Amino acid sequence: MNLVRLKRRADFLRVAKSGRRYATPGLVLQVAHRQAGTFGGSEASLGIGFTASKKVGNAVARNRAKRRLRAAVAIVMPRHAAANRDYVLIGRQATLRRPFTELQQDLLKALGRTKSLADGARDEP
RNA sequence: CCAGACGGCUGGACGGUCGCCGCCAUCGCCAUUUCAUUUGAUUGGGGAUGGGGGAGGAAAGUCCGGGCUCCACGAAAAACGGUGCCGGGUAACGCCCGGCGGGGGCGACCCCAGGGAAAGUGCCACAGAAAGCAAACCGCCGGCGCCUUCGGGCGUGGCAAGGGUGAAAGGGUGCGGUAAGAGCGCACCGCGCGGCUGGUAACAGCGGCGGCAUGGUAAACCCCACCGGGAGCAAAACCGAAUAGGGAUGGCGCGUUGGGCUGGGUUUCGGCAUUUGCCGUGACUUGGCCCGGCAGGCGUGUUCGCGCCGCCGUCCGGGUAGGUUGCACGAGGCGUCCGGCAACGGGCGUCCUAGAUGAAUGACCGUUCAGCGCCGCCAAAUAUGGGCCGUGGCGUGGACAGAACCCGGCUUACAGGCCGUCUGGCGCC
RNA sequence: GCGGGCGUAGCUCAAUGGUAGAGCAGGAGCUUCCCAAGCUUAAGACGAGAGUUCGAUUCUCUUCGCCCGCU
Repeated sequence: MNLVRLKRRADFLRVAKSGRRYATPGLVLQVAHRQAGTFGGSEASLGIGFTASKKVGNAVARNRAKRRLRAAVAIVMPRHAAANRDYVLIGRQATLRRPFTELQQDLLKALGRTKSLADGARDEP
């Protein structure tokens, strides 16, 4: 399984419009099934995008929120996230101060509530 | 030592672990274009290892000024916007430097949109008699007239000192003068006019004349002088998928009927010609295009109805998504010498120093360095408490904030630290 | 990147450079057996800092916050 970064505004809009959504104290997760052949590859893949609005804070705070989300994704997603989906993680103000282990728990919980856990990988990290 | 003014620098250090974004080298993997065809070179994607690089003084706000790119354009004026003491610096500026004038501070020093109010218009609330044109509310006053309770009152006149209102009342202070007063006279100050001297100038100084005429407001309209074409790297250039539409071209297909235009074939008659034939004319037949009717097909809709009318392939151009360039050598940094009070300019030497694009520099740990808090020790002191300096232990502990085409300024945010110059005060020698 | 607008009482909005006003809400009182409605009454604000002016919510500059448009 390979991870693909979502980088186009159209991708973010599509996920926000058509996907499931779940909010935790540390982050907001949006998930959408990806259309067949969107990226052409036959093997299993998933797309991940990160975003943080101006409400999180200034540029330093927004970049920091997205960095923490990337770090949590690098630990949790490869084992626990279902493939052939696009994920968008939205940073919140609490993303900056929340302990990192709890941030990982938030991500895992959000995956479960959006029915996006990978098969056979439901044990704790 | 305390309090303060100004200018400049800095924006933690070292090590370890795990990570991020470009670049270079080497080595695998996947796909594939082109060239030669054991296979290699080339192109694209992704990976491993090693090497090297990777945010700021404000990168910020976007308040000004430029470079650069594209568009427009004969010049000027008008309109609109901006700037506004003088001189200099600069690519340019609303910036900077040096002066001048005004204001504040004991002082070092700081602040000022600081042209024009005798070109015109508007406004100046409340109060006040009066707010711009000269007037007189309470008042002051010699003479004359009348009245009188002999204190004075009224009228006629003269005046603006004093009172009062106001932010501001048609120069201010003092002396003289007068019935009382008044630039009425004089001195000083202010103002205006013209002169001399110094200064590039703003302006300053000196002496003369006038005798007050000219209230304030231009960050009210306005006048004068100067400056300004517009848009912005999401500019702009190049490459360019799929779909739809446009053009060219090949193949196949192209109902029926009426009319019009036009082309081909067969042929009648006439004319010309030596023959093939040419011209005109009529008949039959066969295509193309246009208009109309009927029929048909496709799409949509419950129906009425509405819309469209060839299909397939190849090529061409415009152009969207996307990509590449623009894009990191520049009004560049550092050092030094020269000119200049300075801003800055010039010469020489030397260095290359971020290029991301949902956007890279971070996280954790240890040691350390300032700082801060608490507790002690030494010293000082008549004593107690507190503070300063030195020193020990423990704890705490690093701000504001992230390049987005580039540069010069301004403004704003910021834990703190360091250096230099200067001012005022206290103490000691 | 470019441009526009708005900050006034707890809320929604007014106001030529001259004492900031209205409606609703909240407080007190009157009225009623009680409540509502009604009547009376007092309190309450110019986002912040400078400047111009005799005087600033208004004019100018800086700054903070919010909203909107184009690309």
